[in-house]
Amino acid sequence: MPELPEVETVKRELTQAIVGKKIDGVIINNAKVIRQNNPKDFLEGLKGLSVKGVLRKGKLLIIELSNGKALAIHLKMTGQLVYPGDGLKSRVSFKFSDGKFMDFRDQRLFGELCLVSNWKDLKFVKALGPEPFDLTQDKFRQMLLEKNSKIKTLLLDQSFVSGIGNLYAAEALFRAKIHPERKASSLAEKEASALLKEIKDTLSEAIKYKGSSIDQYVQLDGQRGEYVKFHKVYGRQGKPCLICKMPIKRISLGGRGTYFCPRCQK
DNA sequence: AATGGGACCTGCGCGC
DNA sequence: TGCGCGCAGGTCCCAT
Repeated sequence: MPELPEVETVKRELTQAIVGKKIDGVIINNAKVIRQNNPKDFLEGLKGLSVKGVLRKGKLLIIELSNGKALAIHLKMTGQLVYPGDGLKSRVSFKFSDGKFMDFRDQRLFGELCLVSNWKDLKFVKALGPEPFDLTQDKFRQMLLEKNSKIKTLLLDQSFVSGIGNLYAAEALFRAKIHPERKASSLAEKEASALLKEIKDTLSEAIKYKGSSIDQYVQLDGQRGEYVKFHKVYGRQGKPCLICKMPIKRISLGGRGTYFCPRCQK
């Protein structure tokens, strides 16, 4: 579910909400989401610590703790963080010393919580490619030239660029007028530039509107993200292209639903 | 190296 | 009304 804009939204709100607070206790309702050898170590390891800061790396949230360790949270498809929560219908709840709860909810149980000594050592973090906002047009163009995979599949590869997911890949490609099945290395310089620009613009706009709530994702306070209103292709199969009226097509690429306009995207 | 499939899970909407 | 199927914003792992 959540891609860069959604995770960034939660990160910003979380920073306001919990930095400086002390964790008094952890309620584990479903230990499956805790990727620790022993869930008890997770519980004991967090008790009494306070929150120093909140970071985002790609789609991963990192909550820095007062003893130098960190709580890494990946929301995967249906994870949610809600604050203040109620300690109910959550997989895991964190109780702060002021009595408020932060709830981790996750319908599908793909989400992962992990207490680590050094988040930079996580294999997942080490494998992440650059953040889209850190890329220059020249660098992006060079990266594309080295790849023969389909551009849409490549954008979803977190070791290539981090933070883009299925929804924003579709939106950015539409805006750049590039067909999702094009080989990355075949993009002309102008197309590569347009694509990077549209990636950055789409992500920025989505952050501005606090993300896209298709189904599960919500902001920290439980409200939905409003960017759905601005989607041009994602989930719109059969509906007219907003530019040329041609029905939006849905194909499967790498097992993911892929939406595009067969006329506008070359 | 790229691509395709399945796995991990739950729950929704659709057609019959 | 009920059932089976396909689908879902992510990632990992295996086979070809």
